[in-house]
Amino acid sequence: MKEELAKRYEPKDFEQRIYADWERGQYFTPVADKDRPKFSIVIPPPNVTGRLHIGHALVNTLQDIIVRWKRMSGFNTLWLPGTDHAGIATQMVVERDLHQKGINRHDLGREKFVEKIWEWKESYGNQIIDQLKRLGASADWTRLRFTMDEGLSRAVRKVFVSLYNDGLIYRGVAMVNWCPHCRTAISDVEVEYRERSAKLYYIEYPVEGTDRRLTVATTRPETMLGDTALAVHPDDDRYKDLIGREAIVPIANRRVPIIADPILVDPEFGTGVVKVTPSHDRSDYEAGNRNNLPRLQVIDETGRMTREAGADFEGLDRFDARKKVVARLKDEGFLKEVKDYQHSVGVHGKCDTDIEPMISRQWFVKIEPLAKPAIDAVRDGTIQILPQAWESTYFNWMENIHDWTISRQLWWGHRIPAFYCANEHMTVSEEDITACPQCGSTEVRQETDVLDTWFSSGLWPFSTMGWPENTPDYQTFYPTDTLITGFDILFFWVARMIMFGLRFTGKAPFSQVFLNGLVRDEHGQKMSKTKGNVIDPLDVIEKYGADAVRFTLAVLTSGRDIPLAEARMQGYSAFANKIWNASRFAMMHLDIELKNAGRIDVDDLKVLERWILSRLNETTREVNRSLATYRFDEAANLIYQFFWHDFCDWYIEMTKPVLLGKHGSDRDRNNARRVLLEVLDRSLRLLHPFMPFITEEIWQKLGGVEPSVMVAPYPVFAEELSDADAERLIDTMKGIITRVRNLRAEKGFTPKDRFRLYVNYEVERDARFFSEYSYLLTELARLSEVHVNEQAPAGAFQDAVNGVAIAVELPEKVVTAEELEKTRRELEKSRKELEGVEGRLANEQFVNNAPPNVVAGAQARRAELMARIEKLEKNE
RNA sequence: GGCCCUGUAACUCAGCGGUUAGAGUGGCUGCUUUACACGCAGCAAGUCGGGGGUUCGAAUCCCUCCGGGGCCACCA
Repeated sequence: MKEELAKRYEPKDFEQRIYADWERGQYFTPVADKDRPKFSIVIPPPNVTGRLHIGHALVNTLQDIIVRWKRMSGFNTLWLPGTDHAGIATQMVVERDLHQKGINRHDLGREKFVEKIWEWKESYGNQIIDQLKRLGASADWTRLRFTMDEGLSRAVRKVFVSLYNDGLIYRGVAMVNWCPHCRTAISDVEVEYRERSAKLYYIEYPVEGTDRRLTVATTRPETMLGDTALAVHPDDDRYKDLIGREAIVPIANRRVPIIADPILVDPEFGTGVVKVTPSHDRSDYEAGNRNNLPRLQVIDETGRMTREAGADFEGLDRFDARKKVVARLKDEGFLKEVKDYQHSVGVHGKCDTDIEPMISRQWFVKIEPLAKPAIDAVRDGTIQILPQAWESTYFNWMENIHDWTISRQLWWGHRIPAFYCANEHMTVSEEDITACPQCGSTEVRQETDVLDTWFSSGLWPFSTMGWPENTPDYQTFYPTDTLITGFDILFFWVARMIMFGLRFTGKAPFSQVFLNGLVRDEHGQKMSKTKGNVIDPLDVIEKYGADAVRFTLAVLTSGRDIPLAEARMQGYSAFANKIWNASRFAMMHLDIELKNAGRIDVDDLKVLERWILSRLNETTREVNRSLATYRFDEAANLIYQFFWHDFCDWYIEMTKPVLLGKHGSDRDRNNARRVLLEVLDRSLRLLHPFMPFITEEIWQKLGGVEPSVMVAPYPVFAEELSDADAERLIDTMKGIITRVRNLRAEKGFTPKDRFRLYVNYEVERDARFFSEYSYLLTELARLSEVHVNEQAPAGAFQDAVNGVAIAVELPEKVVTAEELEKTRRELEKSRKELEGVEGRLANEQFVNNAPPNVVAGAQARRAELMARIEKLEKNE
């Protein structure tokens, strides 16, 4: 051995050092090699303003597991990292920063402000990258991208201009979701709906020329100042006669028509009369268009009342205006009733401000022509979404998709490449222009709006590879293979990448999408600062090590939400500790290095060695299978189970006598050492994608050929290592040992009491096995003697394990009623089961219809049960 | 209103048509066993939400009821 492992497992002592080694070794950077198949994946770019939270930790752990697995499996692997400029979020952060220095972004002006953001990005923007490194992410940092890099910005312009020229981007006036706090339009998906308790106000509108009053219910009384009609259903007998008359808007004292609109009004709902405010409500806007109603804007882009709202309200915040309107209505006798009301309110997901529907001039993507091919790609299997249940969500959304509002009234982002001249001619161009191509005017100004952040992230899989240039990276690594991301950005990001990828590269940007769940607390609650149940990945990495954190996240990922508890990480750091100590033990007894260990000759090995290799081989096969289907939980559990229980609890204990020279020949001892090394080596490689640090720290000391375990080959199933016979024999031996152990506890004996064991096996070969390994039975079951195929003395306790008859000669002892009861129940259980199995076998339908292996299984089980019952009965 | 997920041991979850329903954590009883007390050995614990159906066979498929959760949708 090169060197010994430290006595204690202290992840802090080596994790960062090892990461630095990997970076120095440039193992994350794929080398151009046309002969090897490639595997590529792009990171869901975190916001530059981001600080690693548990969701990042999850999605990047999962990616890293797949990436390390593929890399070790021989693929030319690229994991391309980067960050997103995150328009609003970043602008807000820097604005807040400036605010503390008493500066307003308007004081600086656009250019200076954007400069400030770039400065901010240079100093703080890589924070999250460093944090991803702590987690062990093996992304190729030499290819780090940013959505506002020059190349990516060129891609944005190219796409914009192309869509514009194809008529798929247009500019127009429409009602959009407006955030009065951020003072920008946002798209439909950025609006989140929150259930809220509110009031429903019943307002009376006098009808001109009559003494009738129409009652209208609304949650937003302040908008009544902008009413330009009342509407009823044309077939509603209650109001039929009023259609065509005029009503008076209280407070404003304005006359508005009473119109009939069958689309807007549901006569069954509320009073059957609706106030129409075309400027401040989506459906009213449409009703206004249908009925040629005038628009009256009473709320401005900052959420304050306009002059149109009247002198009493002008300048008031919309919520203050609401109170004042209600008070006035009450005073003037127009407020009939106020009821508690539960409804959902649209808010801006980024800042939680109530959305104000607002008519404005914006840029839109005509989405249907893009959505169609994107639907087909998933439908025909070109792209597979996993877990599959998400496909219907995807279809549902894509089939009902609305045009995408892409312009934002922000300063930070990709400025829309449209130019206006003094004569208001508009030119959309990839290159900046200095003169108007239509009139030659040199007074040219660029559109002030920027693009939705998701517009540029929608190009991520190919813009990061150099598109629109046909770069070597683009040729080699595009399209990517898989995408791993949270389901929460299925619409924001995944759908748009599919649409853009198909349109601009002619290829699906990835063939598989794995959507991971949300990390929640141990009781399934969302993590939030107010609930105080947030787990900070950096904290827990500090406490338990990155390996334990990663393993925990992997083991909890079964495709659904992830209920995370710190206790779990504690548990898996215990696993890391176990690995550490088992390795330490192994290394104390190893005298060879991997690189000159030579091949193992399985035929030269005894059953015990063949058994552990067979178990490991089986585990290897299953781990590879599970990873191929993104079953991180299965894969992680398989390795855990094998390493801890098969390898540590059984194999190491069983090999100790030989290893310590207490049993067997030198040759046996050398074989044991060789196998110990082999199992450790393969286990570490198998485990590496999950726990990269500890596996590296240990594996390096095994003296392998490769400089790092991360570039060593990933274990694959090898036919010659499988040995069903060895598995059966050792299983039986384990069963016998366990039976003796629980007999000891069951009958109230102490570990010091030693028994004589009689094992009767009918097959000669198996009898030889038990004779050969009787020393192990003795050792692990704490026996005094083992007799194989000898008559057990009368009075010995009899049982059968896997069909092998055993008898244990227990020392004289008073047997309690409780102990007898236990034995009786054991027998009863077997009898009952036998009854079931026999019933099944007696059923012709079962024998005829069930697959042969199931029937054979039942028969074998019957034999086993019968043997067991026969023996157990003798104890009565 | 539409769509989707979900109810399995005290807790959190696997298992999703085939024998005896598993894991981690927790609980209980022993153990300083020469790598590890972040350990070892053993034990207890489940009418697989209720009901009905399909099947030789159902935790697993279908129906229904009850209970959780999510997404989408302009109900004033």
